[in-house]
Amino acid sequence: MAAQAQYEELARQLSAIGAVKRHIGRTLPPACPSGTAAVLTLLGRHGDMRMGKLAELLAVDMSVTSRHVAHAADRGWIERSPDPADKRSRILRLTASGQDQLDELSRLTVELLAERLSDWSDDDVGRLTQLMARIRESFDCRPAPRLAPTTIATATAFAVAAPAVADETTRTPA
Amino acid sequence: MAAQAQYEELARQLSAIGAVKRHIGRTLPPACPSGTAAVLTLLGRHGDMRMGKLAELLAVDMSVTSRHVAHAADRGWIERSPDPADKRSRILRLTASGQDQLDELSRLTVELLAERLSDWSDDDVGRLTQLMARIRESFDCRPAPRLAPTTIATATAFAVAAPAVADETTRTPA
DNA sequence: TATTGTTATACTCTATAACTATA
DNA sequence: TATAGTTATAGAGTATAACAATA
Repeated sequence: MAAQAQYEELARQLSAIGAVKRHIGRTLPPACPSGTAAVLTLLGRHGDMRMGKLAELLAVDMSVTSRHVAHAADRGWIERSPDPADKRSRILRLTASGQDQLDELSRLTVELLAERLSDWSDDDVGRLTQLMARIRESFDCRPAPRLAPTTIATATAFAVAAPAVADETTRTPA
Repeated sequence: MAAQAQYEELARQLSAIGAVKRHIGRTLPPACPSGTAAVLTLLGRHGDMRMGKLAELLAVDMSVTSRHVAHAADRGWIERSPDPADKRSRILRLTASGQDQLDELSRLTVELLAERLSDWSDDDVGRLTQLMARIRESFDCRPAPRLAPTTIATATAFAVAAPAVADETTRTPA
């Protein structure tokens, strides 16, 4: 359990870290803002998935995900095909053009980081990456599922008892 | 010099860390959004300062700073008094009410972090804080000064040669 | 009835450019 | 001419709510 001053300083750094993200965003192609880039990255890394799963990985509301995905689909980077198992759902897939775009994003980002962090050790880069992943887990940064009124009480009680469910991989559509 | 995959993963975590910031933001009072909170925090920590200095610490454009400060001033949390040494400038000062608000923000934030990071060691909290501060430095996350056209060439050449000036504390108004 | 996804709306944060008032 | 700060405007990101289609 850290001291109060330590938490205050952590909060300050969390509040300010967005400046680095904006820096990276400025090097991205104008047609591919950071939200879209995140969509392509996650699809490239985790493979085909449904909207809901992507929203969970992005840790934003599905309405936000829907907009980013529409932006990418408009540019031919993503294909949305109907899910045969659940007609409400759509399967997202990176197209060849989307893969090209992702490769380009990756190149630009790696180039920038390699330049800016040239005096960082591998270990420090890894440590920062790992600690950021860990704090996201500590906050359980996935959007709260939108529950129907009747199920809120039960789900809330469950969430208090076991906040880190982490059952995404085993969940079956409907 | 880290591997490409390491940089890609770091970029992904930087892109996603905003979710933690939003989490914290949700616990703040509605009248005090995160931008305003950052202003109060920096004034409380560094003492009275001018707009330009605050913009530098926030790492955002002065126009953005001006809006946040106006929001805080409207609520009586900040006082803007004219700088006797330079009539274009204004000195920002936290009011007693602003200090109260800052205390409340601090309490809420520390409470949230203490709860969510209860299983973190002091060392890990410190390490994450330190590494985030360091990556901000590596990106020199202060907004580029707005230069007049005639001085751009000189200033750019200078920036390439010595990007980390860090002379804020010794700078004299005009 | 509940869930998946989309759209409309609103709010926050940010940057650029135009402006003022001083230097 | 250059700088400190303000304001207007535009763009990106996000959340909530209402909705359509399906389970």
